[in-house]
Amino acid sequence: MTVDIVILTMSEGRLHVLLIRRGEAPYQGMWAIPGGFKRPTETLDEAAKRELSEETGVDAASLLTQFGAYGDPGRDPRMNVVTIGYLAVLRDVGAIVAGTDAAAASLVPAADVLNGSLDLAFDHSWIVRDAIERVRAELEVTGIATAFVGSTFTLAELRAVYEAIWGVQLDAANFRRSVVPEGDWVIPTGRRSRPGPSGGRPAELYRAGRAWQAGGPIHRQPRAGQKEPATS
Amino acid sequence: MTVDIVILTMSEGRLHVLLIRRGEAPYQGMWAIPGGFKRPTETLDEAAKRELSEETGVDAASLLTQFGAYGDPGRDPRMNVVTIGYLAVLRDVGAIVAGTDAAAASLVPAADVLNGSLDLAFDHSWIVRDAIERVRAELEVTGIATAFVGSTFTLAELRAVYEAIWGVQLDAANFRRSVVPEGDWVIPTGRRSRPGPSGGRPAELYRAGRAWQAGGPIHRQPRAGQKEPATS
DNA sequence: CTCGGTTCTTGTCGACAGGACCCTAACCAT
DNA sequence: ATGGTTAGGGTCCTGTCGACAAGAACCGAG
Repeated sequence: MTVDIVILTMSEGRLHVLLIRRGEAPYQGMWAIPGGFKRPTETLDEAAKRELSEETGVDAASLLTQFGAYGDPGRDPRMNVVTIGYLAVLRDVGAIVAGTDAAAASLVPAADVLNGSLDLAFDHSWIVRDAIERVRAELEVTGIATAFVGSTFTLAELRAVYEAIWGVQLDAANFRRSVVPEGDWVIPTGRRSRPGPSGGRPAELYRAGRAWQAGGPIHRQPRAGQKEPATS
Repeated sequence: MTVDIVILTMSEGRLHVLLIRRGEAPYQGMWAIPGGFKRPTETLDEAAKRELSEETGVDAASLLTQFGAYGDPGRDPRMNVVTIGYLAVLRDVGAIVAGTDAAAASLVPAADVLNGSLDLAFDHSWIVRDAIERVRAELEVTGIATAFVGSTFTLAELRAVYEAIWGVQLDAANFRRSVVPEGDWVIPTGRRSRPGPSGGRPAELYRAGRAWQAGGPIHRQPRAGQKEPATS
């Protein structure tokens, strides 16, 4: 009985996953997601939190959600081990320190795992795929997007999270209307951000309301940039 | 490592769950959901299918979906066991035969478990609750409703599934429009049903198209019977 | 055989939400 | 001041969803 944790974060506008390089056999030297054995005295959630902290130095607090179990025979060459997949979303990964079992720990773009150009130890590629699929779905119905950004953020930053994970372009004006008036979804702080190096009007700063909870109606927009008024 | 299976079916217009009465300690004589230990040579899905068949004689075929893992210390008084929860939806449970470990097997209304008037062995009450919550969610996005009805069915029967699980009233006309033209969601057979004892026009018979797969846009209707045109 | 009663099916209408697009507001650099 | 850039607000259109009315197809009773 192990738990494995998929840690997702935004970096340079793209979705990244936190991986460790295995320091022991099997799959020594390969990339894998952090995880380890559950102790009999702890719950699954506690085990996930502890393993994450031990192997990467990251504290995911209350953002760990379970998303699947994996128990195919042969998934671990040593013995038949069932693992529970956990998903964690972080705004700022902070200091990443490789733990005792890991030779290294770093962020890699999620796309590299999704398209198969980087394959992981065990069945971890599958687990990462499932985790990202879960985030995509949860983004539509929960406020998990606020977990990717800082404690205060602009709507442009929040919109970038949706765009990166869904791979679509969202209209800034419509996005605002979808997210702002909807309950206490995001809360304006009254303060304003400093404009970026390219100038522009400063944006209102928001903080997360009832984050990662139910509610929140952001829907995908099919595409931007077409408008066919049939002008023959 | 065990698997536990929540089998849901419709009976007398209400949602029912298949339970067994435990024949052994612990919790001897209490109601529980079927399940058992996974063997090292089989996958989790195979284990769920096998245990279901062994303990109840039910063949759930391909309708088993995993929905959660439970591993709190103390959930089993004998030892620390993690269990994987599976959900199965059946149209007709067919012959229910109590297996070797079970003293009896029968269907009980899901409401009895939900409202706490019947509590189950281990943490099975929680597991059943989670399974039903999963079905409610999956009903909105997958065609799992067709798994509750027979191989051919009328739209009224299918609508009754939604109404029973969500506890709402759906407009028959709008329900039709939501489900019929949507791809090959349900397929008309051309045949018609015999009207019930209370008469009425015979309904078209349908069969499931791409059941329990993605797609399918049924949304909840808040309530029936109000229409406030503000007639002062 | 006609007449209600019941149920299925089609039609219509209004409310609302979502997407596309335009315009103004506020900042910076030159 | 002027242009470039981004934030925020407004408008129009269209598709969807809920409510409801009306027609179609069966039954049983008188």
